[in-house]
Amino acid sequence: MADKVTIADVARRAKVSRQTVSNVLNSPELVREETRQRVREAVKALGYRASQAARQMRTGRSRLIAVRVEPAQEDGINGSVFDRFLHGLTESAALAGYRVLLYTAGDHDAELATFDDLLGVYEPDAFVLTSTDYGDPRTAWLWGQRIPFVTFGRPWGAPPELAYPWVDVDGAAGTAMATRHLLDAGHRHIGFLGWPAGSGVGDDRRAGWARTLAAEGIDPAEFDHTTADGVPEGEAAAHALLDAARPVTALVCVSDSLALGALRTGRRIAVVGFDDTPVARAVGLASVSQPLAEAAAACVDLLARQLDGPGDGDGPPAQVLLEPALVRRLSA
Amino acid sequence: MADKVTIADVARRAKVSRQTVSNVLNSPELVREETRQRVREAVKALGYRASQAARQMRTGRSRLIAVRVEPAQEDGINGSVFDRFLHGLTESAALAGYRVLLYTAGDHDAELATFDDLLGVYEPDAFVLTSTDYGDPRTAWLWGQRIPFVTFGRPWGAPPELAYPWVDVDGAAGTAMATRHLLDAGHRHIGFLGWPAGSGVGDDRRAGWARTLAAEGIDPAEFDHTTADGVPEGEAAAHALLDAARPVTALVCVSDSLALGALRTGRRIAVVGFDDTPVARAVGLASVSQPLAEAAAACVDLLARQLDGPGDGDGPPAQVLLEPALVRRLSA
DNA sequence: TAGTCCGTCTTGAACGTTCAAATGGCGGAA
DNA sequence: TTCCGCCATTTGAACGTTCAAGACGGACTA
Repeated sequence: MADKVTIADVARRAKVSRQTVSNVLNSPELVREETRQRVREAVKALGYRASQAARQMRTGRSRLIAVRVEPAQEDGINGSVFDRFLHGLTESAALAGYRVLLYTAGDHDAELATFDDLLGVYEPDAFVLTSTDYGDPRTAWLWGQRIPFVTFGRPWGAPPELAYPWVDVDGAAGTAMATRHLLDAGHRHIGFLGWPAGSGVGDDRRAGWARTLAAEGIDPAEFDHTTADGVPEGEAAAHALLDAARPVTALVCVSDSLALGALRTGRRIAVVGFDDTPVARAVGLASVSQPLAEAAAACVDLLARQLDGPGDGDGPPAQVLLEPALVRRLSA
Repeated sequence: MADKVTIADVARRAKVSRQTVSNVLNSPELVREETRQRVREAVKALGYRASQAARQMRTGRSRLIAVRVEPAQEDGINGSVFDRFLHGLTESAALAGYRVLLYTAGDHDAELATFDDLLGVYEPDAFVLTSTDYGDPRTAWLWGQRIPFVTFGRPWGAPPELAYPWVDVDGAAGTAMATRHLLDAGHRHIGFLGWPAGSGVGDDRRAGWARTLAAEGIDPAEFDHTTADGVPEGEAAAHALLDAARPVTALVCVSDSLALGALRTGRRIAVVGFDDTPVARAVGLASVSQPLAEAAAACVDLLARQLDGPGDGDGPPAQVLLEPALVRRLSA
C-alpha cells in the first residue's frame, strides 16, 4: 500500500511550490499554461488526490451532505420510494463533488439533537430533509442556524418567511392525470381512497382528483373515502365505495397500499395507485410514478447553487415542482 | 451561530493544557479525577465536540464506513431488504462512533475505481460489501490493499486464503424451516421455485429444502423448478409444477417475487416466500424473514473489532451466520 | 542523602491543505 | 533612467487535533 501522496510530492516532481499545485487544481487561471501542464502530469503520474480532511481544516467545507435514512415503514410498501431517491441523490451528489452521509433519528427532537451533533463533529455542508410535515421544526431550526438545506417535499404550512429551497413532485397533477385517464375510459363514478385530511401530501393528491371531477360537472364529495394507510384498510374502504348507493366503477388511490387493497376485493373496477412501487409493477397495478432520480438531482442542484454559487446565498431560493407520470397497466 | 469551540477554549476554561483535555476525552485514566471533573464540566458548558477533520489529520482515522447503495432492482421487490439493512447499519455504526458514507457504482470495475477514489479523498476506515457473488473481485482488491472490510453475504467460492470476516443469514436453515413446516401440515409433494444453479444464495436456499425432503425419504429432484426471478416467471413455473404428473401441493420459493407469482395462479396451494418483503406482508404471503438489523449490527461489530480492537488485525477474522425466522401467514 | 520511578500535567511539533502576503521579473509610462 | 503595475510563483502561517517528549513534585529505594 503506497504511502499517501501529498501536494508536496507533486510539487517536488513538477518543480514548483505547493501553492502552485493547489492553484492548478483550484484556480487554474492563475497559472501559466506550460506550468499547468507540468503539474497536471505530475498529479496524474503520482495518482495524487487532495485529502478532504486537510482541505476541510482550511476551508471549513466537508463536501458532505447529510441525509436521514427513514426507518422502514410499518407497511413498508413505500420503502422503495426512499430507496430510489437515495440512490439518485448519491449519484447526483458524486457528480457535483459531494458525498452522502447517513444518520438516523427517532423523532423530530432527536433529529435536532443529531443535527447539532453532526455539525459539531463531521460538519456536513448541507442537509436534505425528506417527508416534511405541517409545522416541521427541522426547517426552522436549520434556517435559524443558517445551515444550507433542501427539502424533498413542499413546506406545508410553513410561515412564509421561511423561504427555503425545496423540490417536490406535483401530486395533484398526478391524480388529475389518473382521473382524466379514467374519465376518458368512460368512467363517471370515480372514487378516491385517501388519508385523513391534514397531511400535506394526501390533501394535495386528493385535490387533483377532486378538481378534475368537478371540471366535468361531477360532485366529488360523494365518492371520497378517507382511511389510514394499509392494504386491509384499502380493501375495506373500497368495499364501502362499491356498496354505496351509487357505486364507483373506478378508484384513484393516494398510495399503492390502498390500491392493492382495492384490487384484493376481486371486483371488476379500474384502480390507479400512487408511487409506482415494486408491488404495483408486480401485480399489474397502474400507478402514478414520481421522477425520483430527477428530484434527487434537483435537490443536489439547489444545494450546489447555495454552496458553490457566487455571493453568500444571494438570489431567490429556487423551488422545483416536477411532473409525475401515469404508468398504465392491467388495472387501468 | 456561535463560532467553533476548540479544544483550546475548553483548556482555557478548565485551566489546563490542550493535551490534558484531549486525554480526558481519549485516555481518562491518565488524568487525576479532580481535573477530569473540571474538564468535563468545561466541555459540557461550552458544548465542545472534537472536530473529526482535525482528528483525522493526526490519527488518519475518518470514522467513516463506506457502503454502496444498490441500484433498485428491476423487479424491485427486494429493494426494501437493502433498505432495512442500511437503516440498521447506520444505527449500529452511530452507536460505535462511526457514520455511513454512501457511494454508487455501475459494475465491479467501476466499484474498484470508486474504492480508490474514496480512499484517496475521504479515506473511509472500512467498507461494507453487500450481495457478493462468485469470484467477486472486490474482496480480493480490498484484501490486497489491507483495507478493513466485511461482507454481508458469504464468500461464495472465494479462495480460502481470503479469510475475511463476513456476516450472513443461513438461507438453507430458512428453507429447511419452511419445508419442515409444510411437512408438518401434511404436505408431501413440496416443490421448490429457485434460481438457476450458480448463485451462491440461490443454491444455498435450495439445499435446505432438498435435504429436508430427503430426510423424509422424498426425492426432491422431481419437484425442483428453476427460473429467472420475477412475478410472471413465478406464475409460469408454479403452473408447470402444478400440472406435472405428480403435482405439488405446496411450494417453497427462493424469493417473494416468485412466491407472489405462485399465489397468482389462484390454485389452492401452500406457498412460502423468502425475505419477508412488504409485499408479502401486504398479500398475506408466508415468508422467511432475515434478521437484518442484527446482521447490520454484526457487521459493525466485526469492523469495530478490526478498527478499534487491540493489536493490528490479530485474532482470527470472525464469521457470523444468523438464523432466519419463518413468518406464517394466510398462504401457509 | 542521592537516585529512581511514577503520576500528572505541559510543550513543541506534525498531519496536508489553502489563505494572505511577499518576491521577483518584465513591459510600459513618465 | 526610474518607477509603477502586472503576472507568475513562492513563502509563512494557520486550521484543530494528537503524538512524542519533557518537566515537575513527591514517594519509595538504595
